[in-house]
Amino acid sequence: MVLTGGIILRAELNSVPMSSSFNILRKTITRFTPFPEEDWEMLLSHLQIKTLKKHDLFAQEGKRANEVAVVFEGMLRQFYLNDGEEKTTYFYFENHLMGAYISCLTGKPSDITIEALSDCTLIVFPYDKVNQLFAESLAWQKFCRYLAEYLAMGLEERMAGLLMLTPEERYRDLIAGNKTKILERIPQHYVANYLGITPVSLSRIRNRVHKK
Amino acid sequence: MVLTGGIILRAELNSVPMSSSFNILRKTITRFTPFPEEDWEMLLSHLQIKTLKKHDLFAQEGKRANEVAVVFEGMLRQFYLNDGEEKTTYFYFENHLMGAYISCLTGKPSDITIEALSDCTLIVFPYDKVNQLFAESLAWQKFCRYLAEYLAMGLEERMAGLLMLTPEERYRDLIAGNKTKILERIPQHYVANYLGITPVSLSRIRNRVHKK
DNA sequence: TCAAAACGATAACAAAAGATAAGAAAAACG
DNA sequence: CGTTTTTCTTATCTTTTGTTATCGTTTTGA
Repeated sequence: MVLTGGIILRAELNSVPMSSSFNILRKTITRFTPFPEEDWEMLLSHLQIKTLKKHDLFAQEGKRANEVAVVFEGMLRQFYLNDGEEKTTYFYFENHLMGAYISCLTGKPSDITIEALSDCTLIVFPYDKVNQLFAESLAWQKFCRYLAEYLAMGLEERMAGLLMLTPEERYRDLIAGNKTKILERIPQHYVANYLGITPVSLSRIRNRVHKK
Repeated sequence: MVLTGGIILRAELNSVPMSSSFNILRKTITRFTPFPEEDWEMLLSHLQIKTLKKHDLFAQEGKRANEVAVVFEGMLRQFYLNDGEEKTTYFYFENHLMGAYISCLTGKPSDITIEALSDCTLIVFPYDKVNQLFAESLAWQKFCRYLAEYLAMGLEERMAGLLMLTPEERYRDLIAGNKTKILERIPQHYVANYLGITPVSLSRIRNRVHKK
């Protein structure tokens, strides 16, 4: 199973100086679809750098979300509040497109909260403003279409995993697809939520999987 | 939990004569975004009526899919093949947009199969042809964008249910949201797959839920 | 630096789900 | 029709997960 929290925009984004990150974002968009110079200039004028401290919230349940971001540095988690309990359903890492996207789309209060798991640097833009500005831009509509389709594909794959695999299989898939050591830095009970099981159960599965 | 197999285009679609169903499709598209007359004429020329007998396949695992359809009449199920076992993950009913959409988007062989659960009448169009034809149409790009976003929202909701609810809660949600009696006509082991449990387990849950 | 909080492993028990099989009921089909 | 297949329930047994609690360890933050 793949971590489908967000859309990975480009692997090199975090390895270049911040000053050129906007251009890399541009190249990324261009890979999806041609993006005219004047459109880009307009988008650029709305991009901002935003920093979060660990535990800061990027989006909050009950509040209408309007910001969409690219994670330049750091990692975040997305969770639902269920009877006062936090249920982590997503992780966002560097180069992921990130945000309470559904709240942005619908304009309704968000069901989810997004919290920084580490200090983060983000490239942010206001969704409604930019989307209105580009309402008649073919390039922008195509770009957003591809984003949504990409997102749907990731969700579909994740859903298939939840329906068809056992928790142990999901865990094995998760660590198999985890080239980096990034998962090891995430508290295990968050990963357990992500897998749809309890922390205790994940601990047992880890015992089973890693011992032999 | 909601049956998110497809996008419900319009509730009245099946209650009008077939001859005007194309126009209802048009009104539906127009609700998402303005759709110029000439675009519509071009789309119309690619729409076809297709009928399936019960057990016929609309899409097949391993074969590249290219047709997208609106279900005019009937119902279908979508399943994965897992070690020779069929795992039903979706149902499509009247007015749903339906197809092996991911295979259409990627051009790769489909992972899923779509089978008619009853005799069906479909409004079909060839995805790649129409999509190429409308590559530069703002209306079409917007429409496809909204479709993908709608799809992603449904998938997200379903995933949240799978992660956070127990099988019994998922079953309760399913029947609570089932105004029609349509679920009762679907073989229970398909529904069990859809809920991510075994048929035997669903039978026990039904016993628990309905007895008192 | 030190106390408090968070984290992870483990144990014990209860509850639920999976696997399998058997039998009844319903549906499909010639 | 009547036979065959499919579907559903029920029972038994095993495995897994959930729940709760305990106990070191690590991390956090004042």
